[in-house]
Amino acid sequence: MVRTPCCDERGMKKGTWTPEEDRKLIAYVTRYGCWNWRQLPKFAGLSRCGKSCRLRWLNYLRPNIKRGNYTSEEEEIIIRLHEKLGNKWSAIAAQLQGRTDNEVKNHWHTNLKKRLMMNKHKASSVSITHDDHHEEVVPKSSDLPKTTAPADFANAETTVDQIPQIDYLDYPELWSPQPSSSEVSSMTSDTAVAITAADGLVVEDNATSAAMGTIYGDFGDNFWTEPFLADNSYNTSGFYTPLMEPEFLYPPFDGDFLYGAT
DNA sequence: AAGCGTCCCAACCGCTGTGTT
DNA sequence: TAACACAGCGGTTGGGACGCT
Repeated sequence: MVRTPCCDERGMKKGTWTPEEDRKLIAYVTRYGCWNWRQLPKFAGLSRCGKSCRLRWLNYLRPNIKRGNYTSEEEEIIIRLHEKLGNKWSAIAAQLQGRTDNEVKNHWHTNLKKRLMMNKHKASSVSITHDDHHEEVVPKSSDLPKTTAPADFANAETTVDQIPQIDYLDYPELWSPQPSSSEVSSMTSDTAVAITAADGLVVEDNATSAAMGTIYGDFGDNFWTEPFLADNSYNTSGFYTPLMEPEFLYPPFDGDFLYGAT
């Protein structure tokens, strides 16, 4: 979706990722890890910049990504942490199992912010007192979230102050063990990663499942149930370049593996 | 059914932080 | 210590999806 596919001045592809690109990226990262995002696309056969690859992997392709509706518990955590931390989306996302900073940020801007502002507006309409001269933009009712909002939040007259005052920062034991995106990145680059479906890959619906199946089909039905290994038997010395690996010299997927062939 | 407006979210951009030389 | 390279983060964009008229 989103941006029209195009190329930058160096011929790097931009815009929506294709299933084929996803397969190449998954295949490479699962086998070799993220030893260098800048160099990775060259070896993985992708005409993408490293940044784009990193973003795609962290926000969409890596295991344990949780997609779909947010639970009220997750939203409470986001709201509370945002009150405490501000727009530290990566820090907030680190406390939510399977959620990415980008996703949390999007959810905040599209749902939670409006909801909080509306609740604030309701509260202030009882006694309208502004303690400063800042213009507060109150969303029109048509701008408010529609039926996608979880029922408990949509129906409840909940305000920020009514949310249970649990300070998650003060209770690390309440935090989920899910590593942050940066932690995952370093994991995949530095250590052997063994991730199984039992670790919490969540596919929320059939459509998502089908899409994942399209992407991962080439890896066999047991891709997510077999141990997920970033084979680092080559990089125990701390650095490994896959230049000499036959499957990355010869296309494992199709004839245009080498992006020069496009 | 068609046109229009709004929403959602994947992806890009630019800046900052960190590590290395 | 400066310069450079790379990773990570947060703000923003833009186009498909969806709802309304």
